[in-house]
Amino acid sequence: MVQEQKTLLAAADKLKEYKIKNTPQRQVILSYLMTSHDHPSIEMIFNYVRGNGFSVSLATVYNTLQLLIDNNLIIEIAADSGGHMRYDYFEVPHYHVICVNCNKIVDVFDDKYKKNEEHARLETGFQVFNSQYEVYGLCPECQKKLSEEA
Amino acid sequence: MVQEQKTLLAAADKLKEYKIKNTPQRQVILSYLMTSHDHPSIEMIFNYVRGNGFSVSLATVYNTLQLLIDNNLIIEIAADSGGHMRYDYFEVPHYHVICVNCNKIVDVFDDKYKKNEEHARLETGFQVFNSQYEVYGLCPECQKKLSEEA
DNA sequence: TACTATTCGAGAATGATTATCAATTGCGGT
DNA sequence: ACCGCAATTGATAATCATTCTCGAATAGTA
Repeated sequence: MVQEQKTLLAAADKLKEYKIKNTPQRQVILSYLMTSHDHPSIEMIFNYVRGNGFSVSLATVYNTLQLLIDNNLIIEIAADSGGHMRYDYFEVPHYHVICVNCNKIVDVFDDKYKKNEEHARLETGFQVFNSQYEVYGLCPECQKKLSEEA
Repeated sequence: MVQEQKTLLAAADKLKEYKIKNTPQRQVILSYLMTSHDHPSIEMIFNYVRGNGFSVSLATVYNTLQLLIDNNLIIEIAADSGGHMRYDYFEVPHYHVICVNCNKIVDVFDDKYKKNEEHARLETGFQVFNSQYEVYGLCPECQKKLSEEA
C-alpha cells in the first residue's frame, strides 16, 4: 500500500475516533495536516486537495478547518502579518517560533509551556481545553540579511 | 491634575521614549491601552477616541496599532472567534485565558512562560523579541450556563 | 516663524471569510 | 444491500474587516 493511502486511512480513523462524519474532503484535508509540517494556509490546503484529484470549494475548506479546530485536532496560528491564518495538526504538543520578517514558522517539540495550563485553571477557575505558545523574533537567515543591508 | 491628563502625559512620555512622533490620536490610543484592562477591539478603540472628543479615522487606528505592535508596546490577541483582533498593552508580561464560548479574556500576571524564550533561542538560533501564551477553555460562568442547559 | 517629512482622514478598493441553498452524499437502521 | 434523512458539499453572492490613496493638516526642528 502506498504512503498516500495509509495517511488517508489514518485520517479516516481519526475522524471516526472523534465522531466526525467522514467525507473525502475531510479525509484529504486532515491527512495533509497530519503529515505535512509546513503549517499551510487556507489557499495551500485548497490547492493541495484539488491537486490530488478531489473536488473541493473554499467554503468546505473553511468549514472543515473550523470543525477540526473545535475538536482540538488542529490549531490556528496568526503568523502571517498579511492576515493569513495558518493551520497545524496538534496531536503532539509543541510551540511555534515565528520570524517577524519572513513569516517562517519553526516547530519546537517541547511541552514544558503546557505546565502553565494547571496554573491557569487554579488561578481563573476555567475548564482548560488547550493552550498555545508563540515566540516572535528574527530567524538566522533574516538576521544575516538585515545586518548586511545596514 | 485629573487622572485623564496624567495618563495622556504618561502615553506621551512613552511615545517619546520609543522615538515615535507624538500626535493627539496616538496619545489617546496608547493611553487607553495603558489604562484599560478590557483588551479592546479596533471598534472599541475607535469609539473611545471619538467619544473623548478627538477626531480619528479607522485607518489611523489601524496604523497606530501596527506601529505600537512593531515597537513591542502592545500585542494583538486572536481571541474573538468572529475574527476580531483584540489589543493589549504589554509592558508587564502576562498571559491570557480565553473563554471559547463568550470570548472573555482574563489576564494572569505570571511570567513563568517567558522562560521558554531562552530555550527557543538556543533551539532555533532566532533573535527573540517577544512571546505570548494563550490558554483556551470555558470560564466558570459558561461552565454553569452550559451544564444547566444539558 | 518657516520648512519638510510625517501623519491624518474620508472614502474607495481589496480580499478574506461567511452565508445561501439546491444538489449530493454518508451512514445508521431495517 | 437498500432506504431515508440529516449532514455535507459547492458555486456564487454577500459581508465586512483591513488596506490603499492622496490631498490636507500637523509635529518637530532650526
